Amino acid sequence: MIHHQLHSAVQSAVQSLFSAEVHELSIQKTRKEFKGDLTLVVFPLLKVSKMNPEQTSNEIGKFLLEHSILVSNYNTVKGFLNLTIHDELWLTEFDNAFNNPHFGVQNEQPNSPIHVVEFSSPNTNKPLHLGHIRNILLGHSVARILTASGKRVKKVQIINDRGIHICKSMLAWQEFGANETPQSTGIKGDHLVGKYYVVFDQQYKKEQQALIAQGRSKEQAEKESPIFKRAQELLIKWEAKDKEVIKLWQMMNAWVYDGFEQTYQRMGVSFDKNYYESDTYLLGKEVIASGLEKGIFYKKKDGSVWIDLTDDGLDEKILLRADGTAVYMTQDIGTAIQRHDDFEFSHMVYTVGNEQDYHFKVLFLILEKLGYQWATNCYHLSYGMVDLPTGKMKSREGTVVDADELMQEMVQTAKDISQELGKIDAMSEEESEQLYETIGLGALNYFMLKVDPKKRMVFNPQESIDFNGNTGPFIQYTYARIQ
RNA sequence: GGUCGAGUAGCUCAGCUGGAUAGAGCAUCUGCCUUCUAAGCAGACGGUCACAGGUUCGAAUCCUGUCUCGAUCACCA
Repeated sequence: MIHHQLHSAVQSAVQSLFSAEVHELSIQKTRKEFKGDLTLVVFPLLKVSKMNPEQTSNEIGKFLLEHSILVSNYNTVKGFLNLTIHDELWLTEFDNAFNNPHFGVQNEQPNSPIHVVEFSSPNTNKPLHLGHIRNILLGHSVARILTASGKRVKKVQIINDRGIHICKSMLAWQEFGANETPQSTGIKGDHLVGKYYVVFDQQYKKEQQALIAQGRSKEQAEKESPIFKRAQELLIKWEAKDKEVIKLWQMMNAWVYDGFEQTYQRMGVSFDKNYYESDTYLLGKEVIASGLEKGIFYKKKDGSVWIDLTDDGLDEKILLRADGTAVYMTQDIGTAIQRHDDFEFSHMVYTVGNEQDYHFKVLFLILEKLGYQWATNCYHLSYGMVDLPTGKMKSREGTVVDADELMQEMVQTAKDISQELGKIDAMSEEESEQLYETIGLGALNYFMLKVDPKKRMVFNPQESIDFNGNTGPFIQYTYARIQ
């Protein structure tokens, strides 16, 4: 507020003194080694003042002191005009802030534009991991920021619930699962399914090695392994909507969703709508057809459909295979359009890792070329991978940091430290458990969010559970002391 | 090779729509617990802002080139 008022005051000062209009002014907090509250950088004004920096600064300072109710004092250091603001004005400012329960935060405004935010978007063959945590926290916080700025926000995820990877888990469960269920084992559903994905991989490797020992090449072995062939057969049956297969698929997916839901709940995250690839993978084909008619796309001799983006500095991109089946891009075009039908959003944010930067560039460009005006308001919230001190996370090497385990570890650490300090002895069991969650997960949230999304970041398990210094718990502690 | 992103203290990172002497935390070192919560506080040490040019009164910030790392350039998603 004061900043704004000063801005206009300086503008009118410049108007009166030099009869010139300026729009852009550089006003910043005065550095602590100088006297004053706010500082005007006068260098950019020299052109209109036609005086040296000191003179310009003094002229404006004098004018403000005489004409503005804001300024109680000023001093000039080189080209910097340091202004002291009347104390009462600061007090009023603080009073207003203090008396406003929603200071800095708006709630959703009834008629504000709708922003769709997509994040998480997991596969259903394994549990969420550290990379998902970064994704979820980024997406969710962007959604909350948009809400706080008065926008209507719809949080969505697209669940990759189909394809060969699901069939692998299904097959391994059929063959080795002995009818295990989350209920019978007490294992969280997503972890149980993930377990069989690993079982599949182990068996697959064993068979490959056996084939290689018989003299096959590595590629041959990959293709000819019996368990892999059976997984492909399962996929074909799924696509043919085989009743038994669909039933198994639905059952195991339900386990996974139940597991995801628990993880989301613990993170404090929810969605307004879930999209499933099993529903959306056929979308987009009609749009391709109409784009083909309009001449935006073209057909190659083999019947595959492409778009030529070389004029935009990109390359050619396939949109439909020769057999007429959809690719990832086709699907995403269709899904985007469906979402616009669902929500009539003005903006859409995709929270997806930076390995897909190119994909989204192309996607938005195609949507634009198809004439969807909202395409220019689509944004790819791209983020860097999370590495471990030992390097990349690799599922094959078992170095993937599991989301549930990590959260539990953070909460446990909060508990250990709290109990060691012995400050919560007076609390009830329930209260203290709640406290550990708040602190442990607060530490995780802050650790992940304090790094620029664009940057790849290193997650050091030891350091991240440090609760001192620039961490979530430190901020919580400070907040608690202020209260 | 083309394209995109990153490179700042020993480590992890801020700062990047150009502004004064580049900031935090961790680590190291020195003090501070019988007194408002020591999960803390005060201080010290620590920099060729990858490199070289350019623009500017002024560059970590903008432009060009070079180097390093990563991603991507699939009829995978």
